[in-house]
Formats: sequence, C-alpha cells, structure tokens
Amino acid sequence: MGKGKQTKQQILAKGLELASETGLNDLTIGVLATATGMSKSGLFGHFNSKETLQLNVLEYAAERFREHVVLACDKETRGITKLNQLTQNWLNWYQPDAVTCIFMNASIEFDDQPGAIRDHIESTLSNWLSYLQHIVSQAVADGELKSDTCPQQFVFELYSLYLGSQSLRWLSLEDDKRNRFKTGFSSLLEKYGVNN
Amino acid sequence: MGKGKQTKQQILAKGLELASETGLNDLTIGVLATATGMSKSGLFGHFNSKETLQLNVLEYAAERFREHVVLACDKETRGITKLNQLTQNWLNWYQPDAVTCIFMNASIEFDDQPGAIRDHIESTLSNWLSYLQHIVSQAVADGELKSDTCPQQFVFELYSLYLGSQSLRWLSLEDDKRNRFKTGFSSLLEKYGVNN
DNA sequence: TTATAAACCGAACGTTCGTTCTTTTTTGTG
DNA sequence: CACAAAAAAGAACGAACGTTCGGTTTATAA
Repeated sequence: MGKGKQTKQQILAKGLELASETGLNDLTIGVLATATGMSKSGLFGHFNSKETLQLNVLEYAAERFREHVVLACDKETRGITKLNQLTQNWLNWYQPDAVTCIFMNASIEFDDQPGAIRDHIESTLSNWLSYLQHIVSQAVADGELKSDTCPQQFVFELYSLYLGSQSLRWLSLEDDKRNRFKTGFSSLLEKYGVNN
Repeated sequence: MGKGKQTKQQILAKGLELASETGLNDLTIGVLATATGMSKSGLFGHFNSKETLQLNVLEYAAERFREHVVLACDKETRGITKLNQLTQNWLNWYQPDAVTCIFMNASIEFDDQPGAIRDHIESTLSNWLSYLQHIVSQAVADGELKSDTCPQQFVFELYSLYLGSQSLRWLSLEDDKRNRFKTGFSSLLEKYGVNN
C-alpha cells in the first residue's frame, strides 16, 4: 500500500471516530486535519470535496460494519442461531466513544436532503435489512419460526428495538446491560417461534 | 398580546417548521430572518443568543405537542382506549413537511453535546415516556393488561416502534398507511393483553 | 542516483455564521 | 398629541467554513 492510500486510511479511521461522536455534518475538514496532524489543504487533496470525504467515511464505516458484524459470525450457522450472533455483534459494532451508530445518525441528518450521501445511506441500510430478512426467511424455512412469519415485519420490529436501545440509552430507561432490548428481542423470538 | 410577543410567536412557528425539516442546528438566524421577512439583528433581539432561540423553539414544539397529542384526547378515557388515542395523535403530530419528529431529530443531534438544550430534550422526552407509563399502569390496574406487565418495558417497545416507523419511512419498508407500526402495536397489545 | 510524480504545506479567497453596535422606526401610554 | 420605551433595521466585526493556488518536501521507479 502506497503512502497515499495509507494516510487516507488513517484519515478515514479518525474521520469515522469523530463523525460517530458529533455527526457527519459536524465532521469539519479543519478539525479532522488537526486531529490527524495534517494541514487542511493536505487533507483536502485526498478527496477534493467535503461530500467525497463524507461518502468515503460512510464506505469505510460500512466496511468496518461488515467486518465486525457479518464476517465475525460463525460461517456454518444459519437461522435463529445466526440471528442471535448478528444481533450481538450489531449492538456492539460501533466506536466506543459514540453515543449513536453513525448510520442512524446520518440517516436522520440527511433524511431531508437528497443527494449522493442520502442515496449511499439508503442503500447501505437497505442492504443490511435485506440481509436480516434473508436470515429470518431461513429460520422460517428451517421450521424455527412460524410458517406465516412475515420477514419484513419481523425485521422492522427488530430494527425498531435497536433504534429504541440507542435512543433511550442516554435516558435512564436503557442501561448498559441492554436489558430492555434483550427482553424485547426475546419476546420477539417467542412471538414468532413455533413453540407456542 | 403586545407586538413583541406576537412576532415572537410567528418567529417560533416558522422556526419549528424549518427545524422540523432540516434539524435544530441548521436552523440559521439568517435563514429564519429571511423566512419571516425580518432582519438578522431584528430577529436576534428577541433571543440574544442562538441557544435561547433553539430552546424557545423546543418549548414551542412541546406546547404544540401537548396540544395536538395529549389535550386532544377524550378527557374521560383511560387505559388502552386512551393509549390508542394517544398513539394515533402521536403518529401525526408533527409538521407536514417534516420527515422526522423534531424531538427525535434533536435528541440525536445533541446526544453528544451536554448543555441546556440536551437537558431540555431529555426532560421533555422523559416526561412523555413517564406519561405513557402512567397510562399503561392504569390499563394494568383496570385489568386490561396482564398484572405482571412492566410499564417501562411496554413503553420502551412502543417507543421503539415509533422510532422504527419514522426511521424506515424514507425506505420502502414503511409506507403511508403506517402498516408495520400498526401491526407491531397490535401484537404488542396482544402480547401484554389478558385474553391470552 | 536521479528524474518525475505524488503528497503535503501555508497563505489566501469568498461566504456564511453568530453577535455587537448605532440609528431609525414603531408601539403603547399619560 | 407628545414622549419614552420597545422593536426593527443597517452596517460591521471576528471566526470558521470549504476551496484554490503556488511552492516545497517526500516517495517512487527507472
């Protein structure tokens, strides 16, 4: 890896770190340059526009997400077992200092401004939800979930619980043990399970 | 109402409208001044700082929320009936052009920066959730919900569905009929209901 | 080793931001 | 009507933003 790609990765790593804390819009070129020990123009040269920088940070985040959440699962598993693994990784994937997952943050920041960034978030989120629906379908096919289970509805409720867990963490409603999420997820599996 | 208070209300109404679309941070004094047909300094004189403006917009939003959601309910009802009324109003309370409820937007924008605004959001959100928990407790006391129902868990799951409905509306997952939310809410009532 | 290209820096640009003045206009009241 | 107070305007500020440009250092490949 040449020098260019190398520092670019360092910039993106720090960029993801900062954007996860303060949001993608507040990720300023000047601040990011200072944080990486570079000059504004030196950093700018790697992207030639702030929008490209933001897009690259999102792509970098998607790669880290795929690494820590999807690829970190046992390759042999499927169905509910895999769903449990994915959910566990999902809850802990993002940066330690971040209050909110960057995708959730960005999806709200850019929900009102069409463009390349919004499209990128949309496709990333859509891909993730489709993947989850695929796993749920497996569980249905394997007889682990009721045959009339709607995968989209299931994933909608699962994703909602994830949002709730994040949104209510800085209130006293959700604590570090992620108890409310876990309880909700369990009853979700129970509701769609074949055992009742 | 004097001239001062009058124009101040107009400013806040337009401010809530803009902030609901683009977020509380992108609510710029210059833009808001133009939108209300005033000069920057003229508008600024009503608040003397941007933070005060933002706080006043949030207070204004809370008043509108209380009007359209809480006070618009039938005063005689309680328990599940009231819960249904509240939920219905809740889903439709915010500005027509807004993609996301301003409180959800603001709670994510400010989750990482402590201060008066964050405190205000926190108390507003906390009050609303406490109120919902109170209604759920009534339903339990009235024998409409299972006696071992945890109101906090119930409200957590209800709030999560609300977040999911908002977050996934600009994907194709949630449509105008709010079908996924409705389905989730129904099964929530079923899960905690006494009929099974 | 040397030439060429890539990487980086420093300074400056035009804008927009929130904010502070001073001055003018409007409002409410005796 | 007159007059003090409140409300609004106008101009300007320092700072930060994204971006551009010219020159300097550093890496890469012949």
